[in-house]
Amino acid sequence: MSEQGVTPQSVDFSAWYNDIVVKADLVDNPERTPVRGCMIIKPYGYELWEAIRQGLDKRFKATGHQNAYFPLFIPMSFLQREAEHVEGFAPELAVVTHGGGKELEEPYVVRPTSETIIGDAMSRWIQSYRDLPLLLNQWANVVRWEKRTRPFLRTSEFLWQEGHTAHATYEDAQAETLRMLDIYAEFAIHEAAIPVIKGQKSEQEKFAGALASYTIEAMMGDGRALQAGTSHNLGQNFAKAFNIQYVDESNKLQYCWTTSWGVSTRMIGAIIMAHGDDKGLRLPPRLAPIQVVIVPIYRNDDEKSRVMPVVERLAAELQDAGLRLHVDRRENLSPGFKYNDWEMRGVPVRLEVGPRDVDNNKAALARRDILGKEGKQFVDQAGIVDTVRQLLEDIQASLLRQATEFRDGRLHEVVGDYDRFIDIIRGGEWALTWFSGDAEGEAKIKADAQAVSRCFPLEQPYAGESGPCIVTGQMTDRMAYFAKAY
RNA sequence: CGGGGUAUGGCGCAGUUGGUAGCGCGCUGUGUUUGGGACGCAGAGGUCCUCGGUUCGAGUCCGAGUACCCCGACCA
Repeated sequence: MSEQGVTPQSVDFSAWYNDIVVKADLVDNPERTPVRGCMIIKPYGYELWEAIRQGLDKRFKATGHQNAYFPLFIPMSFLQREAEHVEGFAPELAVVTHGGGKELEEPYVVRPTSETIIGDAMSRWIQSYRDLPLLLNQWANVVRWEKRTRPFLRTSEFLWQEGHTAHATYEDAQAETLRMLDIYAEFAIHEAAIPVIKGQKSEQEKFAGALASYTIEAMMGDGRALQAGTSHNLGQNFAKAFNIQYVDESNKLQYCWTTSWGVSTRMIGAIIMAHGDDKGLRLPPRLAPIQVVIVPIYRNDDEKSRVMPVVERLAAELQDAGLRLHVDRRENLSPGFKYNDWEMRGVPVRLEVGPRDVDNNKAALARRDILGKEGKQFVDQAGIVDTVRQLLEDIQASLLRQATEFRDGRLHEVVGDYDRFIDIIRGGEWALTWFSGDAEGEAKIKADAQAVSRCFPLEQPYAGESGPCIVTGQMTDRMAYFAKAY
């Protein structure tokens, strides 16, 4: 039993996570992957990424963005043009010094992100205000040399999308930054069933080279925070570094205002840790590669010949209805083994069809979010599509509700009481408090609680009011969340 | 980059005093099984991380190297 399961969350959440990514067949065992810090994403894990990708891509297109592709290699000098940017990324760059057997005149950096090379292209593509806004997105891999890696959460190479846009005014760029943050939040909540908090990063935590960075912060099953997506208003920093200019209506030359925003394979880690339990993954139906698995049950050829036609008929109905379905036809594995196997993989709904069901025109329907007998019901074969559809919607809502209740029970508002504030964070929960946002205050909290600010939430509970900064005691006008983070 | 550890079949491990390399799982074949993690029988599978040394003889002892893992400082 324990050999086939995962380490319980309560015993060691980190070991639970490491077990689950392998046993749910999302990635190859990281210890066997030949390239340090990089992932082999297996088909089941990649299908999950594809679902995320489709959900986001659809939303980007609907808001006027177009996909393009830029080189993997970026001239080193490009990075150096934006001082803060190169400083931020220098420690984690992979650099190509040789090509075709010869040393390169100028080393190439393997892109850690593409602001620079896209900025360079934008400078050539944009001339007039009529060219604006320019709304681009790229689906790509990027490389950031990491010392300590974990599948999906932090790897040296990861997959993501990076949106890059150019606008005529600060206001337009700011609106775009927040619009994409909204899209990320809407996607996280409605597709991934993860309640997220939208907020602004502190000066210390913002993207290297940005004017302002925004984030969606999610709470994982151990209470820690995970940044699940970011959106940056880059101001004119990159426009000035790369000469992204346009002539306005009155024929005056102006610098553009640019943005960038990204969601990565880390979102998979968020889904695992927001919903998973000791039986394995629990995937939100809207993103699950397999929404329904059918397990046929029979003891001999006679029963098999009675059961399989019903299985095939139900499978065809569900598939024709557009549901993502799999029939587990493996021989020599007991039904019990298969139940556990699909539970490990997080399939939301399991349909069992055995001889008794065939006789009664029924099928057993089990839901992943409620284990055991309570989650199992015998339903009519007639109308199976509607029944399953309804159940999938229930599960989607149930996962979001569970994650929201879990999170809300661990959010605490603290005013003035620094010791309590530190205790909450150290206890693995989130503290919302007045914070002036300065570097020294953040460093003190980091030293005391091993945590930094997650964000200043956009929805401030006391908007327009002020309170005493948790560190300095001086009045300030915004509250911030603090929590241990991934 | 500092501290600790590991390296033996696909995976997890054992291997005594230096003397023919083993167990569990998995895998292949076969028969019985199958409504919550089935079992019997028969098989396949090894450069014991690498290089060097000691020895009649090294998985085991010595030296060097390499790789990986875990814990701390930086990060979508």
